[in-house]
Amino acid sequence: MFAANFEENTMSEEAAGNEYRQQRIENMNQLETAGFPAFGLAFERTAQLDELHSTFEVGQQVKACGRIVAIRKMGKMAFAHISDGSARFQLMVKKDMLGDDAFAAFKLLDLGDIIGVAGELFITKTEENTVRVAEWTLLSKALLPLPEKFHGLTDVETRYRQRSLDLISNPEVMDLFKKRTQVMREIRNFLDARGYYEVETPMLQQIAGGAAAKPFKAHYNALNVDVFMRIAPELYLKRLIVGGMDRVYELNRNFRNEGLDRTHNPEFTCLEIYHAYGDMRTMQELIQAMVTHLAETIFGKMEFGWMGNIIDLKTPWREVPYHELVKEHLGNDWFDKTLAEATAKAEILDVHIEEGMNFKQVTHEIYDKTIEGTLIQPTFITRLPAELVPLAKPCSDDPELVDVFELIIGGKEISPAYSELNDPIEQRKRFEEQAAGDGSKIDEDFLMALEHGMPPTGGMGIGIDRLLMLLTGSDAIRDVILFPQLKPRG
RNA sequence: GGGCCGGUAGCUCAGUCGGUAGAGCAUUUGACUUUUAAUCAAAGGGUCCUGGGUUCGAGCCCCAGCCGGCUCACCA
Repeated sequence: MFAANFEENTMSEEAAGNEYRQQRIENMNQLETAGFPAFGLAFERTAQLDELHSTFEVGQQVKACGRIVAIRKMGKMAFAHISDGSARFQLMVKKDMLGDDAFAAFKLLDLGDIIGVAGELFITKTEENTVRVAEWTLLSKALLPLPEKFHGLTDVETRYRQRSLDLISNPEVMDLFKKRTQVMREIRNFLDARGYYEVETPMLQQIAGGAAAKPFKAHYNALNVDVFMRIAPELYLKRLIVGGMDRVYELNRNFRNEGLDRTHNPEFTCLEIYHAYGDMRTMQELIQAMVTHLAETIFGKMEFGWMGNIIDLKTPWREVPYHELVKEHLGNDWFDKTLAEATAKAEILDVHIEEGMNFKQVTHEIYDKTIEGTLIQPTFITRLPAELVPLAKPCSDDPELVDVFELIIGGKEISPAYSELNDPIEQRKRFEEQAAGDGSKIDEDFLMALEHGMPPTGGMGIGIDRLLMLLTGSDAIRDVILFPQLKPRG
């Protein structure tokens, strides 16, 4: 009855035309008639299936549940495998144990249905852990078929658009996302144990500061103001440093209104850490300790294959000042060259140079296009030209350089860290240059906080999605984000 | 945004020179009490991404578009 109404009122014409769905609704109706309601209640299981395997004992009475992912029906018996996302487990169902009706009903089950069973554990003659089913109950009827059991779901687009199916049919995808959860938890454990406080700062900001990126815009009706999704939490976390929260971090989403590609998703997870009375060195030690900790405790290894390279995370990681690195690749006399000579070299290297670039810009362009990508093993680039990094503190021995690092792994930028600028007058000057005359873009509240005095501070941002790509050997950011951004289907 | 590749049954994929739309799994029916990509026999199942065009005839050729992948550029 229920199913009939459902069919008439709710089913789209497209879905109604699906032979598989029709058949499953028919099976559902028959099951309900036979006393097996299609959508059961909570089921108290002895254990999840992985635990059932690890604590397996012949003769033990258990209750288990999961989705039917394979079924082999025979005349008077059947085998099935159920899966609950932790493991698969085999069931054996025999007519003489269940009785005619319950056995006949069992044969109406389809792949994808979710059931609960009670029975005794035993080992088949092919030596597989199995539940000999004494009773079963239907917990949820699947109206649509699952992807094929052998090849699974491989179509990349469908995998991203229907992640549920991807998780059901690709155990390695499930494993990867469980690893992601472990990494997030272990980052928190690691930082908490070192006295860092996790905080939450605004996602909706009236001025989107802390980075140079285009924000997403929204409107807040109650205040009748436009707001922005944050592009970085930096300016709020520094306020907390001013306020005396000496060690803080935030592990959460940033939003940037930019293009999509293999390493960019418009919302991405970022870890930002600030450490009062520290500097870039504090962060350098912290990130090495943290990343190797994650590698050891969660992945149990220090070498990771990523984008065709083997990356060795053993510390200490190489550190090289920017100027030394440039000289290594372009010659010891590079910084004695003229702009014309540098531009000529760029042309030889096939690096495009815009009209009007100065020597430092040309050098950086060459660095960006031809040097950064060659840094496969973890490398800290330090002492960058001040022009490139407007929000960092100058090096004490050279005001032309700033006291920062950029961590490069696998040729990709994983993390920048600064000895943070805490001079409010200098900070205002740089904001004004950045805002280019638009005073509404200057975060006056932040500047005021700085004027109350911020201790010298080390700060760092880590792109967690990219770190996860490295740790899981993924070539695309979409493979480490459960629901990556996609265009609406046409 | 440019270039290249792809979109065919629920899933994974073939499809020749432009000539009735194919396979495996899945589904249905039957057989089957230790199977595990169960097996055996039979059957049903298609908006060939969308819209135009060429042609007697288009899954295939042409044009435009949509979605995806790779890549280059841009952005950071």
